[in-house]
Amino acid sequence: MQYQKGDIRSNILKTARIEFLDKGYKDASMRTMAKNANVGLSNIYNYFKNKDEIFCEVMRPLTSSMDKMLNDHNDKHFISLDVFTSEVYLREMIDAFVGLIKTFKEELKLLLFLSHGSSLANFVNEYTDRHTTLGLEYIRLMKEKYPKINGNISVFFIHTMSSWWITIIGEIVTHDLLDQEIETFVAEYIEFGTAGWKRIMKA
Amino acid sequence: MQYQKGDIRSNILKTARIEFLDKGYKDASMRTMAKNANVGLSNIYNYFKNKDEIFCEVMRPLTSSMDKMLNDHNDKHFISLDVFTSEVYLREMIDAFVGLIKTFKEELKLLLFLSHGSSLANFVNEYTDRHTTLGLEYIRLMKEKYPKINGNISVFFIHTMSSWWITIIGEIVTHDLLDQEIETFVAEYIEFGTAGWKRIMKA
Amino acid sequence: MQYQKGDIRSNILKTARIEFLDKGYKDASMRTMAKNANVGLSNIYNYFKNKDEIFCEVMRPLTSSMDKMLNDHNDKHFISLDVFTSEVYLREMIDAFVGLIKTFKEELKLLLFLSHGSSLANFVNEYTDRHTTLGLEYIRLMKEKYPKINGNISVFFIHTMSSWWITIIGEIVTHDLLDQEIETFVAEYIEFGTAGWKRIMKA
Amino acid sequence: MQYQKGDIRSNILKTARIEFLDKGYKDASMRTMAKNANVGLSNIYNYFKNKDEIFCEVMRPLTSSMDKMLNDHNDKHFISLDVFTSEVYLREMIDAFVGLIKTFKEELKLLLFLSHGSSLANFVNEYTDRHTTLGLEYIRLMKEKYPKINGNISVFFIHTMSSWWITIIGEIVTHDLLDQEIETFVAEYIEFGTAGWKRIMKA
DNA sequence: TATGAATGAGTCTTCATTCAT
DNA sequence: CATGAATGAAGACTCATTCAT
Repeated sequence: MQYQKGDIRSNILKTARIEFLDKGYKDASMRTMAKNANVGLSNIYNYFKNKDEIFCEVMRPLTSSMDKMLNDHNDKHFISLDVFTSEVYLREMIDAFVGLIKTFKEELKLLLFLSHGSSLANFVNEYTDRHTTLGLEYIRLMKEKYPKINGNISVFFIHTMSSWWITIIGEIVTHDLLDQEIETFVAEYIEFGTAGWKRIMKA
Repeated sequence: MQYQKGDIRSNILKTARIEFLDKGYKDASMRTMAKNANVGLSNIYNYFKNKDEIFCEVMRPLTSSMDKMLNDHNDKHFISLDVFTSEVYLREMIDAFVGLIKTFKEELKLLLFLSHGSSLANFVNEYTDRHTTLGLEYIRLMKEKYPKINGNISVFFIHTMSSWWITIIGEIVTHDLLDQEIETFVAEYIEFGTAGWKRIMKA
Repeated sequence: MQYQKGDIRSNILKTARIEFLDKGYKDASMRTMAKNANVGLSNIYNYFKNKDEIFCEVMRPLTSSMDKMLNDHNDKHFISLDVFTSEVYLREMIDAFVGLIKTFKEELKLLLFLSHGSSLANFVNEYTDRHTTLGLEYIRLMKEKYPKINGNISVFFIHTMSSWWITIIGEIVTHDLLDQEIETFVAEYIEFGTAGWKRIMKA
Repeated sequence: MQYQKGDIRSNILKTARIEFLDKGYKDASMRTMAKNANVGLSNIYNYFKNKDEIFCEVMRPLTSSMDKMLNDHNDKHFISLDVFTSEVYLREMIDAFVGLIKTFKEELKLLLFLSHGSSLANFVNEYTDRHTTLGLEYIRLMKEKYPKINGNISVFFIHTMSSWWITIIGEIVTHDLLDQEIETFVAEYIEFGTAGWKRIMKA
């Protein structure tokens, strides 16, 4: 009775989040959310338009951060790029991802594995596509600056590299890696990746 | 009208496959299958225990092949391994996968993206784990034979590489790649991968 | 922002009218009205007792006019009636209706086709009944004045003639007749009707 | 348990009919039907696709008869028509309607006043249109045979006459007219109508 | 006057599965 | 082997209205 508006709303979101994590978007039950939030089922619809909106709202912090990440990269990197900095490029990208993982572990599980049926079901694919576009642009600029390198890399390969990252994120959030393990992995990944990229670009 | 026993069963499987591909495991409707197979709904239960069994049966050719693939590798490779053959190792592995893709494109979509809710939902994870185990064993043997190489690679990194392959398969079946495109990609992937592996193993 | 009292009320009525026309009484949503009127849903209940009252209020101009029409006729016609003026009688009646149609086309649609569930659902029937009573009285007076005519016309027939007019109104508002078309129709109707009436009254 | 298929089906239809008559299509409750038919709610959906299908099935005898009526007329009348038989024409038409009314009184109420929301909501309008088309054709043929008559009657007037009949049917089923009253009315109607038609056609 | 919160019964429809015949 | 009937819980969502503030 004496709740303030925000309290109830965020209360719903909290229990919704748990329900979504437990069952996935499709199988999550509005009834259950209502019960756990101590709210009348119909009352939920005074706060949210529908199930999908609740889901999006739960995911908003993550999706916003991810969008922001992509845009930031856009701004930051294409100013001064250097072939020898590709390690830096990788490191930054991955650091950003690691930060994301630490903040939004559960939400990432939701996004990657449990969003089927929601309007965010395609978010990852679209994100990968945008990331791929960015990668292509990066390579184009490198080629401009260092004409000798091989810029002739198939779009699909770049795409694959983008979705690899997503896969890695999925693996990390799934396996509850410790910070130390993450660090180790990142080191290996960078070693592996820079060697691979250098070879493929004949740099 | 005069179906033989096998006819009906395989008829059910055929329409079930289409229904599963169309809607995914969870959303696929037994009623629809029955209707399209010209079979009484309850009669389906004379041929299969439940929905899940139908799904598994539809997927059996794929899952068997995948299991077989893993076992074959086990047998074949650990006899004569050579660090210089890692390219061969990759090539073989990937050829096997490419064969799989060409034969079971639709089933792979089912397995990777539409199996949620079924008992095969975890198949990919388990497969990745088994594949990871294999990879670890491979490295251990390499290290035994060539003591100078770095065998100290984190389990998680290997795991990541395994699931990358799955991701790639997913990308290929999703994007309807042409054979030529697949070939191009494989070449790039191998170049990238062997360079990466060599570096990380200090080989 | 600074609405005056009347503004809000009439604002609600305006949006309610649109909503009613769009969905009919039953399917019209209070929520939608509130939203479109930029008014809190519960606040509507400070201006109107309930949905039905809103509907009646929206329809008031029409229902008042119709009531007035009936009363006017009552006053006007029963003073000097003449069997040869029956054409005039028809003409006046129909002119009144045509005026009504031009002024309240949309409201008439509401009243005739979309009032189910509201307290006006029976308005048309009651109106027809009252109109019938009037017709009966008219005939009675005619018979008094011209004893030779046949005054023995069944109540139901008169009733039918009354509801015919309502039907015609419904047809006109439904088919968006042009003025010219209405005129043509009225001429035909009067020709048809006077011939019919004369015959049936043996006049 | 020992019901035969048809029993249950027709049982559902019977209770559905009552529920529809009681509340109209939209407000009729599937729950109530199920309860009154002693059938599990979900079981109803083994017999009918949805609420609308039940409604159509309940109405089928009526709608079929009406369709048949229209077609029959088509066949019968346009062979030998005679201007002096217009009374016969009217009489036959109306007899057909009266027969309909006696057989399907309740269904007619449903169709005319309670079908809103169902797929039969427009049946009456469409029927009127078809009937109008028929009327136009009739007049055209008359004009051919008796070139002197006035065939120049507006479509809308004919349309109005068609929908008048529907109105009359509605009035009869609403007011529970006795057979004797119907007969009286029909006689008056025919007298009125033939006079009207003759005048308007200058015949 | 105005608002946000709450209500609780209600909507139609779908589901996989079981069972007696 | 096949069928038709049945089940009962569950699905998301809407409704007009009330009430305390």
